[in-house]
Amino acid sequence: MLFTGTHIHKLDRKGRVSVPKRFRAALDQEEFAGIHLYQSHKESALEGCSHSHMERIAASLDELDMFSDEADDLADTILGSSHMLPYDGEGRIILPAELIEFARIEDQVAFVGRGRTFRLWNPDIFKPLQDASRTRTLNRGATLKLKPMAEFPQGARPVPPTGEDAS
Amino acid sequence: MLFTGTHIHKLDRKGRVSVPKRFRAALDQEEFAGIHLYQSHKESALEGCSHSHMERIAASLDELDMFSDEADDLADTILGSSHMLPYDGEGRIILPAELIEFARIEDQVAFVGRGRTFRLWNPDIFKPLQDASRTRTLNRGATLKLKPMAEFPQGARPVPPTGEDAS
DNA sequence: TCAAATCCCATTGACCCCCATCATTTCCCA
DNA sequence: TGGGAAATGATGGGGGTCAATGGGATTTGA
Repeated sequence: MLFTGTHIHKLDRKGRVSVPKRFRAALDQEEFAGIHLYQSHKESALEGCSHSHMERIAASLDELDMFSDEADDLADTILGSSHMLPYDGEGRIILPAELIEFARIEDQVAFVGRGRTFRLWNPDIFKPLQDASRTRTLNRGATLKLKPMAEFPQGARPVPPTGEDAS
Repeated sequence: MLFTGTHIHKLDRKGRVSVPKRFRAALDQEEFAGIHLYQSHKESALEGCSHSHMERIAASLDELDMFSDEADDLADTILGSSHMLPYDGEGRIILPAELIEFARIEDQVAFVGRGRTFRLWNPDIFKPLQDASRTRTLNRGATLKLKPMAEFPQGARPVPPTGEDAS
């Protein structure tokens, strides 16, 4: 499962938007046919992820001190405010008004891949921020320490399906 | 998987360009039949890599703190701006207009091998830069410390294919 | 009973598949 | 070693298909 690229789709007058085919393909082994969205706490954007990733977040929160303020806050912000949005027959979701308003989305939605997760933006807001990101990365001389290549054999499936598919 | 050499191909009027046979051969065990391209931070060029290399980048980012600013910038710059481009039946890709414009590509594309990755250039821009690079290397008297030969047995295949092709 | 959500179908345009041609390299044999 | 034939890779272009979109009809739930 890997989300990459920026895909701009139209928000129609019924509040629907198509989830990019590539993103749907990355999720086709999920038990829930749809996505989760919640408000980003850093940006004027929406955080998107799969159902199983949501469970991963919940499990991570479990490990924080049960009564810590931090865990409370994170639980409220992420789990409490997340929306579970199923596809319609054409692979679209309905963007709740609350989220449209929060992200200041108008008639277009940018789906931006971030690897295991993705974000939804008003494209007009995202574009300048992305340019700024690029500039900072360049100035910082940022490099990414890559994990050892041995863990990424060509053609390997990250999560082999249960049992079928004996090719 | 190793990308070497410079291969110049034509960009046709439909925005397609053939990926060099040698590069495709280096990728023939990938689960995704195509390449990823994103804008270089430093040069007027496009960075190219395999799908598994992209997975490797995502996994490496995943390990950085979920909310770190640096990880955010890198995700926007690399994952968010990358294009996943499948081959057509003839081993060509469609170069998105955005990338053609960024790299100032006209009617020709130079594929330049860089080992695990490669770059795409407008040949007219790349040539003088390559000459300058060669000159700097000579003047500097640069040397490269090689890894022990024992790690690279002759004739070994990095990942032996399943079973066919007993030539 | 009304509003909202879901289903269904029509339209359109970009992309992908297919085939035909051309150039180059490789191979074979004189 | 040279020439010609065959194979392979690169290029050009037409048309069918499918993803994205729009809107009506039906169902669901408050």
